[in-house]
Amino acid sequence: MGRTQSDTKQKLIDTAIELIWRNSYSSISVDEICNKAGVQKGSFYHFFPSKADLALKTMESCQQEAIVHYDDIFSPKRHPIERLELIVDYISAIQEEKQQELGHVCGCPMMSLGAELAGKEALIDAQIQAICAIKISYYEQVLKDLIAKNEIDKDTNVKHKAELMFALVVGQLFVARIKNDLSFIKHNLKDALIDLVKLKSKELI
Amino acid sequence: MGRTQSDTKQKLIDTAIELIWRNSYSSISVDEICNKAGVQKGSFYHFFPSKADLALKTMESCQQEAIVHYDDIFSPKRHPIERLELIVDYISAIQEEKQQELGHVCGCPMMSLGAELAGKEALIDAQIQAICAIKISYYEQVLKDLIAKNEIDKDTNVKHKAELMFALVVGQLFVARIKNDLSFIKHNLKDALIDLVKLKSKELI
DNA sequence: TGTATAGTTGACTGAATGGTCAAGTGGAAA
DNA sequence: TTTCCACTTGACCATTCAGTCAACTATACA
Repeated sequence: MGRTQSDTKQKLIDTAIELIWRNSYSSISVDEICNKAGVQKGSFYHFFPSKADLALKTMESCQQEAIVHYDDIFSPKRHPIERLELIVDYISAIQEEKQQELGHVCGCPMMSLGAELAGKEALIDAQIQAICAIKISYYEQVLKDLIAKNEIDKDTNVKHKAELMFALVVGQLFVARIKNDLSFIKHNLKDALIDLVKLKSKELI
Repeated sequence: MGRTQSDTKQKLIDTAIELIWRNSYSSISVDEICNKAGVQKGSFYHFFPSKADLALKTMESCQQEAIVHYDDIFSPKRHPIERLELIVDYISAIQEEKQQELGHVCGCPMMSLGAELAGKEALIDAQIQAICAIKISYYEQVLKDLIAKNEIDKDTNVKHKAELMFALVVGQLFVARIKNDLSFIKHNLKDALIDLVKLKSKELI
Protein backbone atom coordinates (compact mmCIF):
# COMPACT_ATOMS: atom_id res chain seq x y z
CA MET A 1 0.00 0.00 0.00
CA GLY A 2 1.16 3.52 -0.70
CA ARG A 3 4.00 4.69 -2.82
CA THR A 4 7.50 3.25 -3.11
CA GLN A 5 9.75 4.27 -0.26
CA SER A 6 11.88 7.14 -1.46
CA ASP A 7 15.31 8.27 -0.38
CA THR A 8 13.98 11.71 0.45
CA LYS A 9 14.18 11.27 4.21
CA GLN A 10 17.77 10.08 4.13
CA LYS A 11 18.66 12.82 1.66
CA LEU A 12 17.34 15.40 4.12
CA ILE A 13 19.29 13.85 6.98
CA ASP A 14 22.50 13.69 4.96
CA THR A 15 22.12 17.29 3.87
CA ALA A 16 21.40 18.37 7.43
CA ILE A 17 24.49 16.56 8.69
CA GLU A 18 26.65 18.41 6.21
CA LEU A 19 25.14 21.82 6.96
CA ILE A 20 25.16 21.39 10.72
CA TRP A 21 28.66 19.97 10.65
CA ARG A 22 30.07 22.95 8.81
CA ASN A 23 27.81 25.60 10.34
CA SER A 24 25.52 25.16 13.31
CA TYR A 25 21.96 24.15 14.02
CA SER A 26 20.66 27.65 14.67
CA SER A 27 22.40 29.24 11.71
CA ILE A 28 20.84 27.01 9.09
CA SER A 29 17.22 27.05 8.01
CA VAL A 30 14.76 24.42 6.95
CA ASP A 31 14.58 26.17 3.58
CA GLU A 32 18.33 25.89 3.17
CA ILE A 33 18.27 22.19 3.94
CA CYS A 34 15.38 21.63 1.53
CA ASN A 35 16.98 23.60 -1.29
CA LYS A 36 20.30 21.83 -0.93
CA ALA A 37 18.58 18.44 -0.76
CA GLY A 38 16.33 19.28 -3.70
CA VAL A 39 13.24 18.56 -1.64
CA GLN A 40 10.09 20.61 -1.14
CA LYS A 41 9.26 22.00 2.25
CA GLY A 42 6.05 20.01 2.44
CA SER A 43 8.07 16.82 2.10
CA PHE A 44 10.34 17.91 4.92
CA TYR A 45 7.39 18.24 7.26
CA HIS A 46 5.97 14.98 6.01
CA PHE A 47 9.01 13.21 7.43
CA PHE A 48 9.93 15.42 10.37
CA PRO A 49 7.51 17.13 12.75
CA SER A 50 9.97 19.97 13.36
CA LYS A 51 13.45 21.27 12.70
CA ALA A 52 14.52 20.05 16.15
CA ASP A 53 13.34 16.55 15.29
CA LEU A 54 15.52 16.55 12.20
CA ALA A 55 18.47 17.55 14.38
CA LEU A 56 17.76 14.58 16.61
CA LYS A 57 17.53 12.19 13.67
CA THR A 58 20.69 13.72 12.29
CA MET A 59 22.51 12.98 15.51
CA GLU A 60 21.17 9.43 15.59
CA SER A 61 22.32 8.90 12.03
CA CYS A 62 25.82 10.18 12.83
CA GLN A 63 26.02 7.95 15.84
CA GLN A 64 24.85 4.88 13.90
CA GLU A 65 27.54 5.52 11.32
CA ALA A 66 30.17 6.04 14.00
CA ILE A 67 29.27 3.03 16.09
CA VAL A 68 30.03 0.64 13.23
CA HIS A 69 33.59 1.91 13.08
CA TYR A 70 33.97 2.12 16.83
CA ASP A 71 32.81 -1.46 17.32
CA ASP A 72 35.43 -2.62 14.87
CA ILE A 73 38.21 -0.36 16.13
CA PHE A 74 37.56 -1.15 19.80
CA SER A 75 37.12 -4.86 19.19
CA PRO A 76 38.38 -6.83 22.20
CA LYS A 77 40.45 -8.90 19.77
CA ARG A 78 42.76 -5.96 19.24
CA HIS A 79 45.50 -4.95 21.63
CA PRO A 80 44.16 -2.00 23.66
CA ILE A 81 46.92 0.30 22.47
CA GLU A 82 46.17 -0.59 18.87
CA ARG A 83 42.59 0.47 19.49
CA LEU A 84 43.77 3.89 20.52
CA GLU A 85 46.01 4.15 17.50
CA LEU A 86 43.17 3.20 15.20
CA ILE A 87 40.61 5.53 16.72
CA VAL A 88 42.97 8.48 16.29
CA ASP A 89 43.63 7.40 12.70
CA TYR A 90 39.90 7.18 12.11
CA ILE A 91 39.23 10.61 13.60
CA SER A 92 42.11 12.09 11.61
CA ALA A 93 40.86 10.57 8.38
CA ILE A 94 37.30 11.83 8.83
CA GLN A 95 38.44 15.30 9.81
CA GLU A 96 40.74 15.51 6.83
CA GLU A 97 38.01 14.29 4.50
CA LYS A 98 35.52 16.85 5.80
CA GLN A 99 38.09 19.59 5.69
CA GLN A 100 38.65 18.95 1.99
CA GLU A 101 34.97 18.44 1.27
CA LEU A 102 33.67 21.46 3.19
CA GLY A 103 36.67 23.75 3.06
CA HIS A 104 37.21 23.93 6.82
CA VAL A 105 38.06 21.72 9.77
CA CYS A 106 34.66 20.86 11.22
CA GLY A 107 35.18 18.97 14.48
CA CYS A 108 32.61 16.54 15.80
CA PRO A 109 29.08 17.26 14.59
CA MET A 110 27.45 15.49 17.51
CA MET A 111 29.40 17.29 20.19
CA SER A 112 28.97 20.64 18.43
CA LEU A 113 25.25 20.10 18.14
CA GLY A 114 25.00 18.81 21.68
CA ALA A 115 26.93 21.74 23.08
CA GLU A 116 24.93 24.26 21.09
CA LEU A 117 21.58 22.91 22.22
CA ALA A 118 22.63 21.86 25.73
CA GLY A 119 19.65 22.20 28.01
CA LYS A 120 17.41 23.34 25.17
CA GLU A 121 16.07 20.17 23.57
CA ALA A 122 15.52 17.36 26.03
CA LEU A 123 15.70 14.56 23.48
CA ILE A 124 18.90 15.85 21.92
CA ASP A 125 20.35 16.29 25.38
CA ALA A 126 19.56 12.70 26.25
CA GLN A 127 20.95 11.44 22.97
CA ILE A 128 24.29 13.24 23.16
CA GLN A 129 24.72 12.21 26.78
CA ALA A 130 24.16 8.59 25.81
CA ILE A 131 26.66 8.96 22.99
CA CYS A 132 29.25 10.39 25.38
CA ALA A 133 28.67 7.54 27.80
CA ILE A 134 29.18 4.95 25.08
CA LYS A 135 32.39 6.49 23.82
CA ILE A 136 33.75 6.84 27.32
CA SER A 137 32.97 3.17 27.93
CA TYR A 138 35.16 2.21 24.97
CA TYR A 139 38.08 4.01 26.57
CA GLU A 140 37.22 2.41 29.87
CA GLN A 141 37.47 -1.03 28.33
CA VAL A 142 40.85 -0.16 26.88
CA LEU A 143 42.06 0.66 30.37
CA LYS A 144 40.54 -2.43 31.93
CA ASP A 145 42.15 -4.63 29.31
CA LEU A 146 45.51 -2.95 29.86
CA ILE A 147 45.19 -3.65 33.56
CA ALA A 148 44.32 -7.25 32.83
CA LYS A 149 47.44 -7.47 30.69
CA ASN A 150 49.39 -5.91 33.52
CA GLU A 151 50.52 -3.13 31.23
CA ILE A 152 49.32 -0.28 33.38
CA ASP A 153 48.97 0.33 37.09
CA LYS A 154 46.12 -1.82 38.37
CA ASP A 155 45.04 0.95 40.71
CA THR A 156 44.24 3.23 37.80
CA ASN A 157 40.86 4.88 38.22
CA VAL A 158 39.50 3.72 34.91
CA LYS A 159 36.33 5.81 35.05
CA HIS A 160 38.24 9.00 35.64
CA LYS A 161 40.93 8.28 33.14
CA ALA A 162 38.44 7.26 30.46
CA GLU A 163 36.57 10.53 30.89
CA LEU A 164 39.87 12.32 30.69
CA MET A 165 40.82 10.63 27.46
CA PHE A 166 37.44 11.41 25.97
CA ALA A 167 37.65 15.06 27.01
CA LEU A 168 41.11 15.30 25.52
CA VAL A 169 39.89 14.10 22.14
CA VAL A 170 36.82 16.33 22.29
CA GLY A 171 38.94 19.31 23.21
CA GLN A 172 41.35 18.66 20.37
CA LEU A 173 38.45 18.51 17.93
CA PHE A 174 37.03 21.84 19.05
CA VAL A 175 40.45 23.47 19.03
CA ALA A 176 41.13 22.05 15.58
CA ARG A 177 37.87 23.53 14.31
CA ILE A 178 38.66 26.91 15.80
CA LYS A 179 42.21 26.95 14.45
CA ASN A 180 41.19 25.28 11.21
CA ASP A 181 44.26 23.15 11.74
CA LEU A 182 44.52 19.39 11.94
CA SER A 183 48.25 19.17 12.50
CA PHE A 184 48.06 18.43 16.21
CA ILE A 185 45.47 15.71 15.72
CA LYS A 186 47.43 14.23 12.86
CA HIS A 187 50.85 14.30 14.46
CA ASN A 188 50.53 14.42 18.23
CA LEU A 189 47.21 13.14 19.45
CA LYS A 190 48.06 9.49 19.09
CA ASP A 191 51.16 9.67 21.24
CA ALA A 192 49.45 12.01 23.68
CA LEU A 193 46.59 9.61 24.22
CA ILE A 194 48.88 6.64 24.63
CA ASP A 195 51.15 8.53 27.00
CA LEU A 196 48.13 9.56 29.02
CA VAL A 197 47.05 5.95 29.33
CA LYS A 198 50.46 4.86 30.49
CA LEU A 199 50.74 7.63 33.03
CA LYS A 200 50.73 6.31 36.54
CA SER A 201 48.70 8.62 38.71
CA LYS A 202 50.37 10.58 41.47
CA GLU A 203 53.66 8.90 41.74
CA LEU A 204 56.13 10.88 39.73
CA ILE A 205 58.41 13.54 41.19
CA MET B 1 30.71 68.32 23.32
CA GLY B 2 27.88 65.85 23.07
CA ARG B 3 26.01 64.10 25.75
CA THR B 4 27.33 62.33 28.85
CA GLN B 5 28.77 58.92 28.10
CA SER B 6 26.15 56.37 28.99
CA ASP B 7 26.54 52.79 30.10
CA THR B 8 24.36 51.61 27.22
CA LYS B 9 27.20 50.08 25.23
CA GLN B 10 28.53 48.09 28.15
CA LYS B 11 25.01 47.07 29.10
CA LEU B 12 24.54 45.64 25.61
CA ILE B 13 27.84 43.79 25.78
CA ASP B 14 27.08 42.37 29.21
CA THR B 15 23.65 41.24 28.12
CA ALA B 16 25.09 39.69 24.97
CA ILE B 17 27.70 37.81 26.99
CA GLU B 18 25.02 36.30 29.17
CA LEU B 19 22.77 35.33 26.27
CA ILE B 20 25.56 33.92 24.12
CA TRP B 21 27.07 32.10 27.06
CA ARG B 22 23.88 30.28 27.87
CA ASN B 23 22.58 29.92 24.33
CA SER B 24 24.52 30.57 21.14
CA TYR B 25 25.24 33.44 18.79
CA SER B 26 22.88 32.31 16.05
CA SER B 27 20.02 31.44 18.36
CA ILE B 28 19.70 34.88 19.91
CA SER B 29 18.45 37.99 18.17
CA VAL B 30 19.34 41.64 18.32
CA ASP B 31 15.79 42.29 19.54
CA GLU B 32 16.29 39.84 22.38
CA ILE B 33 19.52 41.50 23.44
CA CYS B 34 17.94 44.95 23.27
CA ASN B 35 14.84 43.95 25.23
CA LYS B 36 16.88 42.27 27.94
CA ALA B 37 19.24 45.23 28.16
CA GLY B 38 16.35 47.73 28.14
CA VAL B 39 17.81 49.49 25.13
CA GLN B 40 16.21 50.54 21.86
CA LYS B 41 17.29 48.99 18.62
CA GLY B 42 18.46 52.30 17.21
CA SER B 43 20.86 52.62 20.13
CA PHE B 44 22.23 49.17 19.41
CA TYR B 45 23.10 50.15 15.87
CA HIS B 46 24.50 53.44 17.09
CA PHE B 47 27.17 51.52 19.00
CA PHE B 48 27.60 48.42 16.85
CA PRO B 49 27.56 48.32 13.06
CA SER B 50 26.21 44.76 13.08
CA LYS B 51 25.30 41.81 15.22
CA ALA B 52 28.62 40.18 14.32
CA ASP B 53 30.48 43.22 15.57
CA LEU B 54 28.75 42.93 18.92
CA ALA B 55 29.86 39.31 19.06
CA LEU B 56 33.43 40.42 18.49
CA LYS B 57 33.23 43.09 21.19
CA THR B 58 31.63 40.55 23.47
CA MET B 59 34.55 38.21 22.98
CA GLU B 60 37.04 41.00 23.57
CA SER B 61 35.25 41.95 26.75
CA CYS B 62 35.34 38.35 28.02
CA GLN B 63 39.01 38.08 27.22
CA GLN B 64 39.82 41.36 28.96
CA GLU B 65 38.04 40.14 32.06
CA ALA B 66 39.78 36.78 31.91
CA ILE B 67 43.25 38.12 31.28
CA VAL B 68 43.25 40.01 34.57
CA HIS B 69 42.72 36.78 36.47
CA TYR B 70 45.09 34.79 34.29
CA ASP B 71 47.89 37.29 34.75
CA ASP B 72 47.52 37.01 38.49
CA ILE B 73 47.09 33.24 38.57
CA PHE B 74 49.96 32.56 36.20
CA SER B 75 52.24 35.08 37.88
CA PRO B 76 55.86 33.90 37.67
CA LYS B 77 56.09 34.45 41.40
CA ARG B 78 53.91 31.45 42.02
CA HIS B 79 55.11 27.89 41.91
CA PRO B 80 54.09 26.48 38.51
CA ILE B 81 51.98 23.76 40.09
CA GLU B 82 50.16 26.30 42.22
CA ARG B 83 49.27 28.14 39.01
CA LEU B 84 47.60 25.04 37.70
CA GLU B 85 45.73 24.54 40.94
CA LEU B 86 44.53 28.12 40.90
CA ILE B 87 43.45 28.13 37.29
CA VAL B 88 41.31 25.05 37.84
CA ASP B 89 39.85 26.65 40.96
CA TYR B 90 39.09 29.79 38.98
CA ILE B 91 37.44 27.86 36.15
CA SER B 92 35.45 25.82 38.65
CA ALA B 93 34.26 28.91 40.48
CA ILE B 94 33.13 30.70 37.33
CA GLN B 95 31.36 27.64 36.00
CA GLU B 96 29.57 27.10 39.27
CA GLU B 97 28.56 30.74 39.45
CA LYS B 98 27.18 30.71 35.90
CA GLN B 99 25.43 27.42 36.51
CA GLN B 100 23.58 28.92 39.43
CA GLU B 101 22.95 32.21 37.69
CA LEU B 102 21.79 30.80 34.36
CA GLY B 103 20.43 27.43 35.42
CA HIS B 104 22.85 25.34 33.38
CA VAL B 105 26.54 24.60 33.04
CA CYS B 106 27.64 26.95 30.28
CA GLY B 107 31.24 26.15 29.39
CA CYS B 108 33.54 28.75 27.92
CA PRO B 109 31.73 31.52 26.05
CA MET B 110 34.71 32.41 23.92
CA MET B 111 35.43 28.87 22.77
CA SER B 112 31.74 28.19 22.15
CA LEU B 113 31.40 31.35 20.10
CA GLY B 114 34.65 30.70 18.29
CA ALA B 115 33.67 27.15 17.44
CA GLU B 116 30.21 28.16 16.30
CA LEU B 117 31.49 30.87 13.95
CA ALA B 118 34.71 29.13 12.91
CA GLY B 119 35.55 30.21 9.39
CA LYS B 120 32.54 32.50 9.19
CA GLU B 121 33.62 35.81 10.67
CA ALA B 122 37.23 36.63 9.97
CA LEU B 123 37.66 39.04 12.88
CA ILE B 124 36.13 36.66 15.39
CA ASP B 125 38.29 33.87 14.00
CA ALA B 126 41.41 35.96 14.47
CA GLN B 127 40.36 36.98 17.97
CA ILE B 128 39.65 33.51 19.27
CA GLN B 129 42.84 32.17 17.76
CA ALA B 130 44.80 34.87 19.52
CA ILE B 131 43.04 34.02 22.78
CA CYS B 132 43.90 30.34 22.38
CA ALA B 133 47.52 31.21 21.71
CA ILE B 134 47.72 33.36 24.83
CA LYS B 135 46.22 30.70 27.06
CA ILE B 136 48.47 28.03 25.62
CA SER B 137 51.45 30.27 26.30
CA TYR B 138 50.53 30.39 29.99
CA TYR B 139 50.67 26.60 30.15
CA GLU B 140 53.90 26.67 28.21
CA GLN B 141 55.47 28.95 30.79
CA VAL B 142 54.35 26.59 33.55
CA LEU B 143 56.20 23.78 31.81
CA LYS B 144 59.31 25.86 31.15
CA ASP B 145 59.45 26.91 34.80
CA LEU B 146 59.04 23.34 35.94
CA ILE B 147 61.93 22.34 33.72
CA ALA B 148 64.02 25.17 35.14
CA LYS B 149 63.20 23.89 38.61
CA ASN B 150 64.18 20.43 37.46
CA GLU B 151 60.78 19.12 38.47
CA ILE B 152 59.93 17.60 35.12
CA ASP B 153 61.88 15.98 32.33
CA LYS B 154 63.88 18.66 30.56
CA ASP B 155 63.22 17.02 27.21
CA THR B 156 59.51 17.68 27.54
CA ASN B 157 58.09 19.16 24.35
CA VAL B 158 56.57 22.18 26.02
CA LYS B 159 54.67 23.38 22.95
CA HIS B 160 52.96 20.04 22.47
CA LYS B 161 52.24 19.49 26.11
CA ALA B 162 50.87 23.00 26.59
CA GLU B 163 48.49 22.51 23.69
CA LEU B 164 47.50 19.22 25.21
CA MET B 165 46.74 20.77 28.57
CA PHE B 166 44.70 23.50 26.95
CA ALA B 167 42.73 21.01 24.88
CA LEU B 168 42.06 18.95 27.97
CA VAL B 169 40.56 21.91 29.78
CA VAL B 170 38.56 22.96 26.73
CA GLY B 171 37.27 19.45 26.28
CA GLN B 172 36.22 19.22 29.91
CA LEU B 173 34.32 22.49 29.58
CA PHE B 174 32.40 21.32 26.53
CA VAL B 175 31.66 17.96 28.09
CA ALA B 176 30.53 19.68 31.31
CA ARG B 177 28.14 21.85 29.32
CA ILE B 178 26.73 18.88 27.47
CA LYS B 179 26.33 16.79 30.60
CA ASN B 180 25.30 19.80 32.69
CA ASP B 181 27.65 18.41 35.27
CA LEU B 182 30.60 20.10 36.93
CA SER B 183 31.66 17.21 39.12
CA PHE B 184 34.60 16.15 37.00
CA ILE B 185 35.94 19.68 36.75
CA LYS B 186 35.44 20.22 40.45
CA HIS B 187 36.91 16.97 41.67
CA ASN B 188 39.25 15.53 39.07
CA LEU B 189 40.53 18.14 36.67
CA LYS B 190 43.13 19.56 39.02
CA ASP B 191 44.85 16.25 39.63
CA ALA B 192 44.46 15.27 36.01
CA LEU B 193 46.20 18.39 34.81
CA ILE B 194 49.00 18.07 37.32
CA ASP B 195 49.46 14.40 36.54
CA LEU B 196 49.61 15.24 32.87
CA VAL B 197 52.33 17.77 33.50
CA LYS B 198 54.37 15.35 35.49
CA LEU B 199 54.05 12.59 32.94
CA LYS B 200 57.34 11.79 31.32
CA SER B 201 56.80 11.08 27.65
CA LYS B 202 57.39 7.63 26.25
CA GLU B 203 59.22 5.95 29.00
CA LEU B 204 56.74 3.96 31.00
CA ILE B 205 55.97 0.30 30.48
C1' DT C 1 -9.00 -2.21 -12.54
C1' DG C 2 -10.01 0.25 -8.39
C1' DT C 3 -8.73 2.09 -4.16
C1' DA C 4 -6.23 3.17 -0.21
C1' DT C 5 -2.32 5.45 1.11
C1' DA C 6 2.67 7.04 1.28
C1' DG C 7 4.86 10.59 -0.66
C1' DT C 8 5.01 15.26 -3.30
C1' DT C 9 4.01 19.90 -4.53
C1' DG C 10 4.24 24.88 -3.92
C1' DA C 11 1.69 28.53 -2.44
C1' DC C 12 0.62 30.49 1.92
C1' DT C 13 0.87 32.48 6.91
C1' DG C 14 2.17 35.20 10.70
C1' DA C 15 5.92 36.02 13.36
C1' DA C 16 10.69 37.13 13.76
C1' DT C 17 14.90 38.51 11.60
C1' DG C 18 18.91 42.08 10.91
C1' DG C 19 19.15 46.51 9.79
C1' DT C 20 17.58 51.71 8.60
C1' DC C 21 16.18 56.24 9.46
C1' DA C 22 14.36 60.81 10.49
C1' DA C 23 13.12 63.16 14.27
C1' DG C 24 14.16 63.96 18.67
C1' DT C 25 16.81 64.92 23.56
C1' DG C 26 20.08 66.71 26.66
C1' DG C 27 24.50 67.91 28.42
C1' DA C 28 29.19 70.08 27.41
C1' DA C 29 31.57 73.78 25.61
C1' DA C 30 31.78 78.37 23.11
C1' DT D 1 22.30 81.26 25.82
C1' DT D 2 23.23 79.15 21.88
C1' DT D 3 25.20 75.66 19.31
C1' DC D 4 26.90 71.19 18.57
C1' DC D 5 26.77 66.42 18.62
C1' DA D 6 26.70 62.02 21.11
C1' DC D 7 23.04 59.56 22.21
C1' DT D 8 17.95 58.05 22.10
C1' DT D 9 13.59 56.87 20.21
C1' DG D 10 10.35 53.89 17.87
C1' DA D 11 8.35 53.35 13.62
C1' DC D 12 9.60 51.16 9.52
C1' DC D 13 11.59 47.88 5.79
C1' DA D 14 12.61 43.82 3.10
C1' DT D 15 13.70 39.34 3.94
C1' DT D 16 13.75 35.08 6.13
C1' DC D 17 11.92 32.07 9.47
C1' DA D 18 9.38 27.61 11.00
C1' DG D 19 5.48 25.58 10.03
C1' DT D 20 0.63 24.61 7.42
C1' DC D 21 -2.32 22.95 4.02
C1' DA D 22 -5.20 21.33 0.31
C1' DA D 23 -4.55 19.42 -3.88
C1' DC D 24 -2.00 16.17 -6.42
C1' DT D 25 0.73 11.77 -7.88
C1' DA D 26 2.21 7.27 -8.07
C1' DT D 27 2.19 2.70 -6.55
C1' DA D 28 1.25 -1.64 -3.84
C1' DC D 29 -2.23 -4.57 -3.20
C1' DA D 30 -7.18 -6.42 -3.18
